[in-house]
Amino acid sequence: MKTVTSEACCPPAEPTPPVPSDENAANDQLARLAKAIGHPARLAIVRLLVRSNGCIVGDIVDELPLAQSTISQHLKQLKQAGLIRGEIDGPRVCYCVEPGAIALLKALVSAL
Amino acid sequence: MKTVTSEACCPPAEPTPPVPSDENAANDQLARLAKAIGHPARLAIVRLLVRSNGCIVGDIVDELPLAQSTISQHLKQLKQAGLIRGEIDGPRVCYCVEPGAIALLKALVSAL
DNA sequence: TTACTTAATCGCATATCGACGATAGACGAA
DNA sequence: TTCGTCTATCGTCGATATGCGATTAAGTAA
Repeated sequence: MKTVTSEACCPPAEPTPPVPSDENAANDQLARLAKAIGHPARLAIVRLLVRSNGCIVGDIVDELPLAQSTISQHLKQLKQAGLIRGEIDGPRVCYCVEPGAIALLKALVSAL
Repeated sequence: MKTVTSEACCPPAEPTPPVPSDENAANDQLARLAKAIGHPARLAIVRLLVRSNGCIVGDIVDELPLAQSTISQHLKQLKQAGLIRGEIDGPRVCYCVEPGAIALLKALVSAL
């Protein structure tokens, strides 16, 4: 676990979660986020990133029983959903959670 | 909206949510629930059921721009995930949310 | 430049999803 | 019984998801 401390990447985080007022918009938003965490491997990745507060990368490959390419795919999906962010750090890439997105997810689920 | 009041079906709800202690188990649980609500139509159904506190059925078909068979499929998925319950009420079927499952979902997401 | 490392991407195969129309099964009413 | 209503299921289709190995692209180091 070459846990990278938050100095490396993981900027001060985005402003805040813009909770949608329209119900349809909320459904789309929540469905998008829920779908992203709708897989055990992706949840494991999110937890790893949250736990190490900062970023990891090849470490995830060591932690999970999945091929590197498969994990890269899951990271891509999480990134597309806006749940995580990736920054190039030399030869490797540094991922971290998007706190605003997590907060939005929690808010949307709580409002169910 | 032939909103059926809770007398019709929707029993006093299950005991309570058994939050899993094992992280892998929690991931599987949450992934299962998140996947179930990972579609706007299913979220809309859940909201309808929550709002009418009780059950509906053909009403959902009237509310959503989807074919009856498609909605039946979504209901099946929600039921398999344990988020809703369906009881036969004469010629029609009465669906309602499983409060425990919703509570579990909220607890699991909050713990992220 | 030539390696070596790291991560993303490219096929490829299989499985599941999402939607629909059509059909079947169960029930109440006539 | 016969009809109409309501819901589930079937069969089909295209799209997407999931997993893998192999390859590519980018960067570092020798």
